[in-house]
Amino acid sequence: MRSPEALAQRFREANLKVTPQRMAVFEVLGTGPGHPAAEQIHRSVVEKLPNVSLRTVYQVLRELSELGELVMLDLGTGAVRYDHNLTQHHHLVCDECGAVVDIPAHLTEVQYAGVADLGVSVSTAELVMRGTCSPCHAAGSTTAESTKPSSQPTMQQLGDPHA
Amino acid sequence: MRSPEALAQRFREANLKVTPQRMAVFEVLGTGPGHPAAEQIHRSVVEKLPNVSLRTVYQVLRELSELGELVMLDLGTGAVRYDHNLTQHHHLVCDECGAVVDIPAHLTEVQYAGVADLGVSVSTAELVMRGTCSPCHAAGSTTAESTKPSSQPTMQQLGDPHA
DNA sequence: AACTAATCAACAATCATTGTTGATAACGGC
DNA sequence: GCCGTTATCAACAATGATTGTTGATTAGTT
Repeated sequence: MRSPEALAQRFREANLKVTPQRMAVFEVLGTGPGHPAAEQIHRSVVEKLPNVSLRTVYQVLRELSELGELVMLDLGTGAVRYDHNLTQHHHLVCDECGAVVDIPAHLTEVQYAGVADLGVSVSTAELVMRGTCSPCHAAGSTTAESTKPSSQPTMQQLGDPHA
Repeated sequence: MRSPEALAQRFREANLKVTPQRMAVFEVLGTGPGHPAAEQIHRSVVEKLPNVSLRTVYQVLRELSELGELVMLDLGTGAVRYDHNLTQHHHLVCDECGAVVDIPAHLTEVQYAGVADLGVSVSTAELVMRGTCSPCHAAGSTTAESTKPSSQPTMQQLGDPHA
């Protein structure tokens, strides 16, 4: 993630104006947790700058992704997650709380050279793991409850489960 | 994918009745392409058994997935894809036509033992590749057009692009 | 044959996301 | 500091996939 100032610069270069709303989004992205959905970002933005519409947040996020400063992740969690980690990494989706955890690429080994034989060409490859995140895993191992209660956490209640 | 008869048997064992509608879905799944969305399955089902509602197809697919005979795949293509390939494999999503291609696991190498250090636990790991499928790749290499026209094919028009 | 489950049609609702519109605000080049 | 061009706003509608509902009808299974 680049600094808000760097992003502002990029926007100016792209002939996009640097408005307070956009700056607010830039700042929120830098501080917040790793993979927020648009709703969450909006909630944070409104805290510092009220009256910013959700509509505008969607807009800014889209612009950021078009500039390559952000990656839109659809991991089947119901809403798109915005990933500002620009380094090589993979993801783990927590089955219990829906959190998305970054998995540094160096902890994994992924090769798919043989795939070319199928006649396809691969531009990106991402490893999507499912399991339990660290906090949920810790909680589960001690309390040993939840056999399978969590179906799919909705975006509403998805405000940082571990806080 | 098990045979329609085998699936019927499983349904009976689960105290689920084997209706013509369900059988029709079973049969369609065996014959059709690899990763249909519910709408596509419905279209095929209606061909052999009219008056089957989309509602019912969703229902049957859900039951199949609850029995573990089917995997619901959300690859960010807009709709859930139903995967009846029960062997170890990964997926490639074609950026151009939206097709989902099976990639046999033996063509790849995926390891993530080091991930345990993060305190998380992994139950499944799937490699999601993006690129171009074989037909699109062949077409693209000769005609060399499409710089980036296809934004996101919608389900409606997504009836087997290569037929 | 009877009990129960499944299906139907027809509709409404959900949820994330994008489009629209007309009015207001404000960035940035001069 | 002015002005033209963009951005943003509120408020609303629409999309598209999916699930819920309801009351009536059909049809497996024992």
